[in-house]
Amino acid sequence: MFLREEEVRQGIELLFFAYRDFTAEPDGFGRAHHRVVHFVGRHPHMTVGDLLAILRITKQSLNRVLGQLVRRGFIIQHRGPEDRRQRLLELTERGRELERQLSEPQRIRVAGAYRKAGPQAVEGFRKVLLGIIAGDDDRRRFDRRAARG
Amino acid sequence: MFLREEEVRQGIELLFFAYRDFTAEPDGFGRAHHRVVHFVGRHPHMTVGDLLAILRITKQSLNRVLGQLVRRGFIIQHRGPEDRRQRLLELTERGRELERQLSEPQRIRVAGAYRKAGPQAVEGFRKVLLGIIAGDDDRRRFDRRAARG
DNA sequence: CAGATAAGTCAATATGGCTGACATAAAATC
DNA sequence: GATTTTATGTCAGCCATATTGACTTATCTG
Repeated sequence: MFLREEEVRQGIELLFFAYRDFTAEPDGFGRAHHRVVHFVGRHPHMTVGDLLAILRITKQSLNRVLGQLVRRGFIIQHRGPEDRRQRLLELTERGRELERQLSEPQRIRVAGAYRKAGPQAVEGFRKVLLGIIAGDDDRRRFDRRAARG
Repeated sequence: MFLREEEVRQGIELLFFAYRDFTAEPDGFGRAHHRVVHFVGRHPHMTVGDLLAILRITKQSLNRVLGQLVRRGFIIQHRGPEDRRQRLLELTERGRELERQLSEPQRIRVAGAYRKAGPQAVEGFRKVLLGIIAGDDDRRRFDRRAARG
């Protein structure tokens, strides 16, 4: 049994510490707002349902956060042209600024870690994290795309 | 600039999805209880202060959770032999059972990902996560120890 | 048209954090 | 030995993020 339990437990702790430091928030908005702005930024015109599926929270939880972002002018919603029940989400210019500001510390932190570790380590990091992700659909988001999916 | 922003943003998303799936909780106790039981299990006789430093929460937050675990017989406290102000923490037999039960899904998930990805990928995973962790003291927890530190 | 679906809303509740103020015991220092 | 600092605990109130359940509205689909 090459996979000693200790090694696995260390991996679990690594995830805990890395995520803890990685999500140390700047002021203003919270983590929930950050996540919404992040995913809307990466998938312009996504529906509310798409966002719910990604975040795995209830629409009641999302609505507080999303409502605030819409009312304060960071996100705009427009009706789906195909299906008019849908509300397609998009960042405004202010929203894009907010996204940059919120994600900057994370980008710096991850970029630094990537640089120090080198491309081969990054490849391993990706492989392991992909293995931890549960759903095929979520994993497919990372199918060697160079641009956004 | 070899580190394209897209690559870094993918890394950030990978962390989000992996952590989201990784912390899908079984019933009974919450994440906070799990974390306490995990760290006390790995560092028997640690002080309350040590635990606070690891979790980076306030003692008021910790005390609700820790108090429940102590009252329900999962953790015992005893006075520090050197410094009698300290309360050294230890899992009881029930506590060890609880820890096993709570961590099992995580261990299975991480072990599976490690196995699929292979030892070299695991090495890269460790390197990158260590780079993301902010403090030297926290990183030192992973100094190539085979056993607990 | 009937039923299903996408989204929004109201209300109540749980969890896990926070600040501030204060208490106690023990250690460390002057 | 008196004073100060430290480790821990506790009370009280607050905030953010999530939940379940019930219900509405608009729209799409069979």
